Amino acid sequence: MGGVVEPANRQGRRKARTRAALVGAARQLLSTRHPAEISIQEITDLADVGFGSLYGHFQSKTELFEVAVAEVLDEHGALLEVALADIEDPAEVFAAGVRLTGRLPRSYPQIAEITMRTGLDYLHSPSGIGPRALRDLERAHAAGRLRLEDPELALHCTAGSLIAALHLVSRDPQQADRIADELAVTMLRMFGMDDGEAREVVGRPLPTVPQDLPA
Amino acid sequence: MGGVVEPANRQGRRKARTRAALVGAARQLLSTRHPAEISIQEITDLADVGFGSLYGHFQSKTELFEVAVAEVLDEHGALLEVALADIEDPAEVFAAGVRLTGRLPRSYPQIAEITMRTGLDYLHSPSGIGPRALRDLERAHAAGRLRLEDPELALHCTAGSLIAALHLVSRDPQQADRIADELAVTMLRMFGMDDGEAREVVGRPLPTVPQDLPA
DNA sequence: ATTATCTATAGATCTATAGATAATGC
DNA sequence: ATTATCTATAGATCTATAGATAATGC
Repeated sequence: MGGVVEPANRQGRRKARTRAALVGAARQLLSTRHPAEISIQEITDLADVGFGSLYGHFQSKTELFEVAVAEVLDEHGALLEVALADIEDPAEVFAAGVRLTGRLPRSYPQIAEITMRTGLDYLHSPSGIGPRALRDLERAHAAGRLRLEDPELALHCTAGSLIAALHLVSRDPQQADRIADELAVTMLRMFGMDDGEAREVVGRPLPTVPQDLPA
Repeated sequence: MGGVVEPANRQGRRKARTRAALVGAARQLLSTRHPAEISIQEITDLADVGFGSLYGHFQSKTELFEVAVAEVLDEHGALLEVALADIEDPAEVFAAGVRLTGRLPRSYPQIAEITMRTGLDYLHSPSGIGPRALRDLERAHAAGRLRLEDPELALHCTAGSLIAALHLVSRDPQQADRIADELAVTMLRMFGMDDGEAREVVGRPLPTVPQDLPA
């Protein structure tokens, strides 16, 4: 996978540090603004590197932004991957994914903001949350737990509701848990589960997301 | 309401034409790009007016964009207002609103594109679709037709699913009817209606949207 | 005379690159 | 000697405005 190889010599490590600073700055800026509103000068200032350094690592500003977004989406995916690994009921896997993602504005605000801004555009990108959400839905359907007439539409409804709910949680982070759980119930109902059973599934204990990101 | 007064003299009519050309051009450009990616030059070229004319009507590019978006959202609202006026079952009103909005990429592609891009940001603006969607949901709830635990969350789920589904329809306009109707069923289930009844409601005849926009 | 629009431009950006500088590799 | 980074800048934008032009109002 995207195995990050520790560079052998000091030059290589320095280069890696500069690159990481650029990507980090890009992430920070992307969490509050649209790419077109962000100048290279701002990025390199925030990263505390010379203006020209960007071009030693990326062909253009756009390329840097793509790398930054891909990194965020990968992290989001990795978080869920780790947290949901031990859940057996596939409907619960789906619900817990929703519950954890709804809590993202508190646990990882930057990831939440960027997911809110770019999630729909990257729905079908392999690094996005789309493929894994679709997989979870299909498993739950195969197990007879959820209804799934049109997987593509189901994916869009899931992502859309989730992203819109993130906006809500972002404006009122104190309610994150309640909103995220109510969202999960709503989404289980959306896929044919009755309210009582949905509440039972969402009432189950929720694994915590790792404090430090799996590298 | 926003009654457009026909200017009395020729000067006034000319001014109104220029303004309309600017707003029209802004709308056209906003339907494919982010505001920050659009220059004044592009707008005035497309509107076929002199560069400086923009400042005779708006204080800034931003102000023009706000007017353009507000206009689009108003039109979207007016379309639904007219089309849904005669439906009595409040659950059907909600469902028909979803079905018609899902068909927008074919009936009014520009409105659809701009709603997709800005809908979430204007959820609470009085000109947006938010207030009317919320009102429909609350009526359906009051009539005992739909479940509604958290109106704010319900609104976000509705808007999010709808906007995401518009992306899907946009990429495959031929399937507009099918996707829009399946979306409506999905959303009725989301608010507690069982699948059978939801399909009955969505199976009812759908009023058509006006060909020419109500001014 | 007044008003709307147009053309031209000042001044402030912004991107991408060229060449200088500093540090490491071997 | 090689590599990474930095500084400085060319050239292409972009916004907002000032002043000129054209048309209407009265």
